[in-house]
Amino acid sequence: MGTRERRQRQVAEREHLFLGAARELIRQDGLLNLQMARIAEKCDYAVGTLYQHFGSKEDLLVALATDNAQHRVELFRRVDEWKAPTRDRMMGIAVADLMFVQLYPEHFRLAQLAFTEIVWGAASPERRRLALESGEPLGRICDGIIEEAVRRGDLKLRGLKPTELGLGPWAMTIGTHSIVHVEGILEQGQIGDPYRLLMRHLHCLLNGFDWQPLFDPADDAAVDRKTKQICNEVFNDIACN
Amino acid sequence: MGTRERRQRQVAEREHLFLGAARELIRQDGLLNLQMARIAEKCDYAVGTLYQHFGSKEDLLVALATDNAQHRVELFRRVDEWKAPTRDRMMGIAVADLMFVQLYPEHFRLAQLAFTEIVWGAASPERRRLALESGEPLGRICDGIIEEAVRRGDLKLRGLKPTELGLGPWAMTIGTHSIVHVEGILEQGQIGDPYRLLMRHLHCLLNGFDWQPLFDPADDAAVDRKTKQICNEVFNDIACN
DNA sequence: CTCGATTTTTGAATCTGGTTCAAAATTCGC
DNA sequence: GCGAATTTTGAACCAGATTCAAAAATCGAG
Repeated sequence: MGTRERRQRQVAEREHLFLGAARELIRQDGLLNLQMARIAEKCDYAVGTLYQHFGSKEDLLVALATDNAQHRVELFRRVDEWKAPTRDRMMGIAVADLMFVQLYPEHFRLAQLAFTEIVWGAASPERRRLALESGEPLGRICDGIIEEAVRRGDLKLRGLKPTELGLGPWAMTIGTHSIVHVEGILEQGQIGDPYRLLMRHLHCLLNGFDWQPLFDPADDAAVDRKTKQICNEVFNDIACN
Repeated sequence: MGTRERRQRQVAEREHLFLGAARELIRQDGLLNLQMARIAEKCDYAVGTLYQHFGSKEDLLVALATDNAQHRVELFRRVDEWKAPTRDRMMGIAVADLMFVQLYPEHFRLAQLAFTEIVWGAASPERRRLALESGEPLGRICDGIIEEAVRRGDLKLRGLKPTELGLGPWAMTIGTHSIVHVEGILEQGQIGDPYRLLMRHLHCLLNGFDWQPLFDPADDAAVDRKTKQICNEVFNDIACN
């Protein structure tokens, strides 16, 4: 029975339509002014139909964050396919993340909200499951790089699981995003480009892991060169920073 | 004219009362169910009076987060006064942070929400200024430790400002909190105690900074011993983890 | 101490925007 | 082509934040 399938596809399409409209409205009027009625209106559907797809506004927000995150997975995959020394590939993951933030400037703010107790807790369990699931490939890719590094003798786990080691760079990256995105925090200390700084700190951390080949993080030019190189070799079709 | 001053004090007292009630209600019913009317009721004041103090619910949330943060400053100060090698003192900052999370488990969730575009943006500029200001002493303390480390020859800045170097550990700590506090994320990867892991990664990072004396992060027992030691010497009156 | 002016408090009324659900429209199988 | 089942609709509902005119308290001069 093809009817069922067509229906399925229609529903998926409409969900996409709604999410797109929501994204647009956020870009236009800010997260603050996002209204369910507006989303429905923009798509020429009744609010009731919108609620057929998303159990609540919170549900929609989590769905939107999840949808955005798909694009990040794509970027990570590119790094995964990149033939390069394992340490470069790990830095590549960080560059991919930066790329993503640049490409989707609204994402982090949205994600920050979506993972808030209030929103996360009010979304449907199914939606939460999907959101968590959408992040899984990222973890797998990172683990893969770490495992390869161990295999090649570039890195020693020294009692950690790959995921546990990966938590370090991951936390540092997320933390930097958090700091950057709180309006006004960076203005007070006179800090240069925070993401350039992140790259340097990541190099320090990887050195601390004794991830070969070691790299001089104080050589700003070299750090920049490495970042550029990754941009060129992995993301040459996308505007590079 | 003492009248003005008394009034001033009364207002401050009442503000404290309101914040206390809010905190209590959050503990009781969760952030999700916090209602302005309930806060006022609990204090035997009219809602209008509550709005005399806080321009909006968002304003109150930021105020509450700011108020909580005061306690963190206290913990950091203790570390600042602790006579110990600079590297130990830097780790002490991280331990203080952990202590704080343990002491005020609700704080991070609240702060996460408060720094969200929606809440942060809707709070009054004055309130935001106060919030930012309340974090300043933390930065100063960290900078101080880093500067002392440089003076003593334990650490080389290599072109960074103290604040910039401090951003690394800071980001890693915040990032770890973020990851820990998203319900369900840690369950999927089988990760051990994430905060123990944080300590280890911080040791790695400080090693990467070449902060003397270097420390073997793979020696779990030594890491734990160091953490315990800090707890004992700095926070011996508070329950230690 | 008294009285009018000023400030503060009050809480019912208002307003906003998310959510529901009975009726209308559409689709489906026969 | 027809009645049953499904989907869509949007006006009504509702929760809860916010307002503001009236009431109460405080103040300060005479």
